Amino acid sequence: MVDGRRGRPRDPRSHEAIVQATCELLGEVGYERMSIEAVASRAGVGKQTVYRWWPSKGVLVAEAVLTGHLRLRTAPLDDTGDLRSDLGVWLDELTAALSDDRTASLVRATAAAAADDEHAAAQLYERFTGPAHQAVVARLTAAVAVGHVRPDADLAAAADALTGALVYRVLTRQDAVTPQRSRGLLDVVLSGLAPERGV
Amino acid sequence: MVDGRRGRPRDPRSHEAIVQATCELLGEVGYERMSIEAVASRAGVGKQTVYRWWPSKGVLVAEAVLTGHLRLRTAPLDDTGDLRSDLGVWLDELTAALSDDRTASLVRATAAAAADDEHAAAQLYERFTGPAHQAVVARLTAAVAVGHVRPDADLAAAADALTGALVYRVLTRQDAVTPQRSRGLLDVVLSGLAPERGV
Amino acid sequence: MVDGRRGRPRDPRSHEAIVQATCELLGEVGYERMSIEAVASRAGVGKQTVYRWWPSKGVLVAEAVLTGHLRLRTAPLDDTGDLRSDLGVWLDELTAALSDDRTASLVRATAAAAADDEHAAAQLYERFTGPAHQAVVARLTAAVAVGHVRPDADLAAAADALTGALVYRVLTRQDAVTPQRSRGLLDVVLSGLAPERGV
Amino acid sequence: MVDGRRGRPRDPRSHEAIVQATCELLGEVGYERMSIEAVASRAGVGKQTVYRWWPSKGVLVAEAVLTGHLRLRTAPLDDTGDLRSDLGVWLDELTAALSDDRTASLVRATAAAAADDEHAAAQLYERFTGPAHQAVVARLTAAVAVGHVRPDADLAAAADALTGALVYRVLTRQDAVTPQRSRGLLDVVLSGLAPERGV
DNA sequence: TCGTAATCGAGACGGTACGTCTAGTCTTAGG
DNA sequence: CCTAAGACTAGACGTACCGTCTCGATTACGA
Repeated sequence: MVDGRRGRPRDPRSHEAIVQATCELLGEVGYERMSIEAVASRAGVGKQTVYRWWPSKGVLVAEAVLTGHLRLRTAPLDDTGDLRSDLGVWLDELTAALSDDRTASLVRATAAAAADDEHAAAQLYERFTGPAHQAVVARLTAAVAVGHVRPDADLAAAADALTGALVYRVLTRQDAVTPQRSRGLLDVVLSGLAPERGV
Repeated sequence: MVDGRRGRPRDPRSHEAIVQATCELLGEVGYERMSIEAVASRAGVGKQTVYRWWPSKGVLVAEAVLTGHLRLRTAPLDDTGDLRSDLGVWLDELTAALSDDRTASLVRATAAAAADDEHAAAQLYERFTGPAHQAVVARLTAAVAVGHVRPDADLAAAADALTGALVYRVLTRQDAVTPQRSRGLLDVVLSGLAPERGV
Repeated sequence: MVDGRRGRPRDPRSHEAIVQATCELLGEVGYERMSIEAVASRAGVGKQTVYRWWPSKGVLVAEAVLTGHLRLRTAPLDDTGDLRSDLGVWLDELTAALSDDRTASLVRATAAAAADDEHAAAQLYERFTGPAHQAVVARLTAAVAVGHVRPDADLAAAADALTGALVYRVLTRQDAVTPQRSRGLLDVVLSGLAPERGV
Repeated sequence: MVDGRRGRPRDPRSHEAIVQATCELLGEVGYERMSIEAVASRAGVGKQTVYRWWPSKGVLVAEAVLTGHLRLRTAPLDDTGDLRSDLGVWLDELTAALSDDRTASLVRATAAAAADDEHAAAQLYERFTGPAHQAVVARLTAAVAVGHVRPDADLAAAADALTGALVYRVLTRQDAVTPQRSRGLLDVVLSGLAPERGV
């Protein structure tokens, strides 16, 4: 009799409208000034429907931003055999995304959500930071195997350096990272990872 | 007649009490849940006294945290002639500071303030991010002059990589950076900056 | 095929459970704080089942209270030939009922329902106030016929005075009517109705 | 230093606007459908300003209605020496007031408030019911002294009968009391109070 | 030794948003 | 067609803070 599936099923249109409205408002007014009431109102939804499915503003923001609206690569990097080129493609993608004001604003909002709420921070890690970091480390590990990277290097530290440098500038609201700066960064890190030449 | 100095002068004890209360509350409840009312109440001060001297919560937090309570080095790095050692000292200091939960919490609060408010972001840059970045770049520039760093390297990118990697982990609430990780990071970056060996 | 009796017939147990739960909750929290949700929940019934059979909270309360749970006489009064005794019995019954806290609470709830909703007020009149008033007037009319009440008296006014005086005290939350007060009331009204003696 | 008078003093205009808005809304939508939000909005006042000074809706309504907007006599009745005339004047006043739809609506609202909240009921008693009852009893007591009322009559019961009968009709939403009915009521009660004639 | 002026703590003001509760409707699966 | 369950939009609840605005009470300086 009781099968766990009684009652009206949730409406997926409401869910989608809430996520959409959240991203719009984050882009318009930022994390701090975004209110759940405004989200509900813009989504054409009762407030309770927001609270029914998301426990807090931080988690809503993390999920909304990371599900489909912050298009940053978390998939494995290409492996063409040319490490510099593969990382360059990945870095250019990231640089381009962060150069967009809207995207930068969403990233700042996610950081604010993570600073505010550790459940949001956990979401951020599981859905974005972790996979992205893992993808870079995986590509570097493959490069070690074919001798393009020295085996004693701390690959995780290198991955942190690449992503951290970019995100850091967004959070401190410096000018966007230019392609030159991006190249310089890649150059420093790749040189640091290179096997001893000529010895 | 009007000399700008008439009337009761401000009470420095109030100013100090407000800064103190702000830091305490940030540590206890975080940026988002810290309220001006709570600050005023704990400082034993009227709300107006807060608003008289700080235009917004973000700026108050930025100033309170950066003035005297977040003890991160912005002064020039030592130059003993040994670049790896000098940067190691600086990095260890930073790592140690960020390993402290209270300090990490204040850093997250500052990031949230910067994400929230561009005046706070500007304060953050002028008082902390900028000077620290500049100090590292200065030390690297000196190293270029004596041939310890190759002249074509992007020193600013290297500085971003060092600080960004550390801050990034704090913001995403990963485990604190270990000394090993810190060494690995320094190794990657310094190797990347080293002049061509053996050619 | 269409015979007006298709589908599952209504479950009388649900109806009774709703009425029961309504009266319990009225006694516990009063009219204002009683919610349809709480009624449905306590009755083990879906909300829709309440709304299907009662158009509003006021009407539900009026029906629940007046059907079987507020045991006040609306039937004709006894006519033993002794008017004072017959009215005394009726008045004592009423006084006793209103002395009970639970019953007083239900009466107040009914008044609140009537103040709130004119459909509830109509129910109250049709089911309780009207019949009770009519029963008293009928007994007085019989008394006029046998010369125990002067023919020019306003019998309806007398009936209003008797019931109104009692209900008034319940609504204003005065101390319950004592038997003495009840006797005093009956005495005043009956004296006022008595035919001229001795003239 | 602390003298209980620190801080900004309350604004009497807000108080008055709230009382005014409460009475208007009660007349328009009734007690149940009147919301504090609507009161605050119509009064041009923050919600907190309502909650700062009134603990609940019931008490607000009781105070608003009884302070200046329900103009029912609580002052002593005239004593011209003619009891029937004096009570007649008082009863006519009351009848006239209750014949007005707006006033009847306010009375029903007050009853609902009293049913809902015992603090409101206490206010109702202290400010209106009690004094009015007392005024009638006082006039009757004076009449006893001059032999116009028999000394053994229960004067409080008589006062209850007079006011109760009228209020009862308002609460049960019967037709307004007509002057004839009012006269009939007065006649029954006064006859009941009259000293024995002719014996 | 007075004003005049700016400060202080306190706290009320008009508001916005919070997170919860309920209203009344609708949609499912199942007697 | 009825039932229990429970999601839906809507909106009020009472609380917490926002940033502004009086208050009375302190301090200073210049007249």
